[in-house]
Amino acid sequence: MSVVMRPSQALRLWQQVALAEVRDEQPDLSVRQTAILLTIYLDPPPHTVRGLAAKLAVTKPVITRALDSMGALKLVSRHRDEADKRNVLVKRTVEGALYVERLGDVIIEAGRELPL
Amino acid sequence: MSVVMRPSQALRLWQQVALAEVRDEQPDLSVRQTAILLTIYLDPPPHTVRGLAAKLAVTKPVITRALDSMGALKLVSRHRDEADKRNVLVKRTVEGALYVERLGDVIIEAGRELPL
DNA sequence: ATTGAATGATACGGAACCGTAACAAACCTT
DNA sequence: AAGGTTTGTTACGGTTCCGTATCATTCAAT
Repeated sequence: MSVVMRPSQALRLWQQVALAEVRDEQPDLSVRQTAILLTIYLDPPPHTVRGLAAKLAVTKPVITRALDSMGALKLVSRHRDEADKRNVLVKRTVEGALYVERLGDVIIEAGRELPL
Repeated sequence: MSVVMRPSQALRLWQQVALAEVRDEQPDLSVRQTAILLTIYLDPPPHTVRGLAAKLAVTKPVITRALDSMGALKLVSRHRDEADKRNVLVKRTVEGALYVERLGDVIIEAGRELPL
C-alpha cells in the first residue's frame, strides 16, 4: 500500500522531521549516515563496505568513516567475515535499533500532525 | 488530512529519500540546512536570522553560516530590512524554489513506490 | 608458490561546520 | 545625545567530513 501525499504535505513532513532532528540533542547524523544506517536496518543482510558503497554510489572510505563514527555511537558494529576474511560484515546493535525505531516514530507523528 | 504510515513505511520512505539525496550530484544540504530552507519556503515571512535561530533552537552563527553557504548556492537571498536596518530578511529565490519543488517530488515518488 | 585481484583501512591536504566569544551597526529610552 | 539593548556578523580553535591515493590482508588462479 503506497503512501500518497500532495507536495505541500510531503514538504511539510520533511520540514517537521528535520526540525525535530535538529532540535533534539540526539547525535545528529548526516544524510549519508542516515542512508547507511537505514539500509543496514531495512535491507536484508549481509552488509559489506563494498555493498554499501555501491548502494549509495559513494567511495569505500566514505563508508568506512561513517561506520567509524556510527560505531563510536554504538549504532552499528563490525565483524570480520570468517568465511572470507577480506569482508567486513556490518551488523545491527540494540542502540541502533532504538535509534531507528525512534526515527520512525518521529516520522509517523509528523505525518499524523500534517495540516489539511 | 493527515498522512498515516506504519513504522516500516515511514522508515523505508526516509531511506529512499536519503538514498536519492546522497546519490544525486545535487548540492548535498545538511539536515540543518534543509530545515532552514524548508522553513523559509513553507512558513510565512518575514524570516530573520533571529527568528530562524529560535525556531531551530540553535545559535545565530549557525543560521548566518547556513545562509552563507545556501546563499552561495543561490538557494536563498538576504536583504536588509529598510524599516529596521538591524534585521536581515531572508527571501526565496527561483533556484531555491526549484530545489524545494524537486525535493517534494522525490518524497512523493518515494511514498508512491512504498511496498505493502 | 607466485602473481593478480579484491576488500577494507589509512594517510593526507583541504573544505565545511560547530560553539563560544567578541564585534559593528542600528535602535530605543531617557 | 548617551548609555544600554538588539541584531547580525566575524574571529578563533577545534572537530568532522570529504576525495584521492596508497596500503595491508586475504583470496583465487595458475
